[in-house]
Amino acid sequence: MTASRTARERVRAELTREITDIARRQLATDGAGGLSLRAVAREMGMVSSAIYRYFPSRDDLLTALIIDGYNALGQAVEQAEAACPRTAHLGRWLAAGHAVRDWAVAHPHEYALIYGSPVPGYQAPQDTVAARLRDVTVLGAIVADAWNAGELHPPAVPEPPAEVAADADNIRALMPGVPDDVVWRAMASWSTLYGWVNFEVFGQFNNTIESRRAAFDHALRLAAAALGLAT
Amino acid sequence: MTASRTARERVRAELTREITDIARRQLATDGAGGLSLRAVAREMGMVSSAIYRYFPSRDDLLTALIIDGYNALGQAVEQAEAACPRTAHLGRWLAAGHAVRDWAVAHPHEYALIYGSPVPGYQAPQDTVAARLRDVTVLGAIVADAWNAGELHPPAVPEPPAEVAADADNIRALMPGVPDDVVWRAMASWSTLYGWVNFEVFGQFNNTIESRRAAFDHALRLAAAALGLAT
DNA sequence: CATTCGTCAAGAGCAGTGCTCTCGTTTTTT
DNA sequence: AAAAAACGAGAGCACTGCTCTTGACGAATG
Repeated sequence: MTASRTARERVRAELTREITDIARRQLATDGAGGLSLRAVAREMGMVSSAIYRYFPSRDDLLTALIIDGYNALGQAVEQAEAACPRTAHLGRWLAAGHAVRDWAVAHPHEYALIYGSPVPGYQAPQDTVAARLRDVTVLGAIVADAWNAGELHPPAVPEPPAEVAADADNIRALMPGVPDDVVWRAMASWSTLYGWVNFEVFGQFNNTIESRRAAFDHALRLAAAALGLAT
Repeated sequence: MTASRTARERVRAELTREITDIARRQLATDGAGGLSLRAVAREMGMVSSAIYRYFPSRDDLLTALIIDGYNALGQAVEQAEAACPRTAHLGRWLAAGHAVRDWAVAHPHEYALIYGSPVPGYQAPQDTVAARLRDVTVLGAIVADAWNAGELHPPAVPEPPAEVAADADNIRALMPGVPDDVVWRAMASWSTLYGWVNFEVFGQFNNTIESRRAAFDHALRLAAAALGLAT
């Protein structure tokens, strides 16, 4: 009912934002495990207990950061993909893939929060489902557009087994009109994409792959080819 | 020089083993963040400071667990693959892949330690390099054997760019005699494999994919096909 | 055999953490 | 103006990793 923002509400929003900003900085330097409410409070010149007026627990603060991360990654992917001509399906795939990697490399700890090992004792509340699928929604649209344009020509084999048909229906919500085989090929391609980014961000390529952007680009093209997405 | 084990050495080895066992149990239930030296000591009926006689710091205990994890995963993959006929390259690939997934699903927190987000503030010492590549060495041998047997027929495009040639040499150590294109296809296939396992173990498939083993099996076959590994 | 020396468990203690509760104060609502 | 809600500060609890000192035990050496 109250569309007018009282002074208290305004300063509360301000402080909430300041808390998440400082927390995000801490996250960027020390990782999720190093996020300390007391340190945030100290940096704000507050007493630690005052933070609990804004976030009832450390996990709630973490949840806010996770949702922000989902949205930041999703927005980065959306923007990169939106800059491509609609019919350049391979170009859109490459742009979206590089956007994922670029964001992950720039924000490794935030990326770890969303695609890495779950934080112990913490489980994502339902609030995150809305933001969680932004990146993958973009990828699904690319696959669906390519399929509906008749530009997807995957090989005939191997075919998915019958028992995964029900699961395919769940995933198809992201790429309407696409047959089961393509659904699973899309999943495999995403797996290649995010698996590669995980390898790189989590340090598995150290002392092994140096030309990381070029190597990733090639992996992206291999994944597109496996999908049946031609040049 | 001393090949004889004194009583003291024996009890020390015994206690060290007991510590890692209890720590592994804690890891399995509470994850890496929940690993507490004091809790381990409590469970052993010791005082917390006594643990430091055996592991100078929490990170050292964690390192021991990580090395154990590498070896456990590596051994599981080696055994599963060794049970296959040498010439059944696709069968070996499927067996090794399922071994990775089965072990990861059975030991999610240990898997997270190995292939998940790195523990904050912790970086793996050089001791781990020996054990770290056991699983991927098996996978490399399969690719090399299939190639040398002339059973690998990857499509001609896309070709890897020139700038990643030096990196391919590093990776080729795991699969001698294999050309650059196949090296990168192998990397992409591993990416699919571990990316999929990450998705599943880290909870991204919750409420989406239920027939997990079958779905993974199909993903493995898609990855094999992308590699050029026929039936 | 006796003594020295290294190893060990125990305990106290430090600095840090998440979180709870209470106590005045201030701001909003009634 | 009075009641209610929100707020910051502070003390405190239980927990953590880690350090230092103390005293006891066992093993190799004289």
